[in-house]
Amino acid sequence: MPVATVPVATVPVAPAPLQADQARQRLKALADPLRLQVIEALAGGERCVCELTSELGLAQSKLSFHLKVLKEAGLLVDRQEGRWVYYQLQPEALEGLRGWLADLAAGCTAPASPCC
Amino acid sequence: MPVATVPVATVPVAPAPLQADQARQRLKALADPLRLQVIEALAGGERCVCELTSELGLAQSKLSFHLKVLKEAGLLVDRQEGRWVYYQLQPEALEGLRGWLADLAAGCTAPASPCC
DNA sequence: TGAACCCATCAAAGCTAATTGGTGCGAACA
DNA sequence: TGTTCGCACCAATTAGCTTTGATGGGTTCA
Repeated sequence: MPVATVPVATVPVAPAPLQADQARQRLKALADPLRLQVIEALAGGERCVCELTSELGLAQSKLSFHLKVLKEAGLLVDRQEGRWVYYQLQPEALEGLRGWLADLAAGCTAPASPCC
Repeated sequence: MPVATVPVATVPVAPAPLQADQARQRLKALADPLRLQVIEALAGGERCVCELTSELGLAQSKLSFHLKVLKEAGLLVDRQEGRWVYYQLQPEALEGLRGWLADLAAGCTAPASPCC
């Protein structure tokens, strides 16, 4: 009998206002060259782990580690099908980050206060 | 005689298409808790270093280190005035990141290919 | 000038994150 | 039910980043 994906300790995709700390976790997850490759591969659509492994030429355990980091940051969701596991980018997570960045940029051109 | 800011090895704010590697550098720069505090302080407008030092309660050398990281990522610009140095957020850099994130999210819901 | 001040830089120490090789669990197939 | 396969997880090593304390350059003010 095929089995559904077991929900693990994944941060649910944040509602509208993204916490600074969640934003930071996502930024950190994205800020690794290898993970960025994974993200870019998944930007083209869902992929299974074995596919990613060969596409990126990675050790299985290494890929698994980085997928976990991305998943815990809420950037990815996974889905088990038979003995394969498929990962997919979570567009809402990226959208959350975009909103957070927009807020930062809003008032940053204000002139400096008098200073010391 | 007042002196103008000396241009250092700062990545010029990227034009429209942000390179993956530049994006990564910016993400990494943002992904540190202390640097995020700095960014959030600067989101309110330009500040001088001494102000940031006392506002955030940081050792001067520590702050200086992190400001450099942010500056090299193109997220900040600085400006010298007398013996003070003012830092400011570069909204274009954040905007560049937002665009880069939007591109990622674009086609990520495509179904998985057949797999192994 | 000389003294005081702001800030950048540097080397050493401390800490966190990534890589590697090995192990184990659950699912399918014979 | 035994075997194979895909994947997650773990501990130890390795690599990379941050902190700290000290030093020096450049700028104002007396």
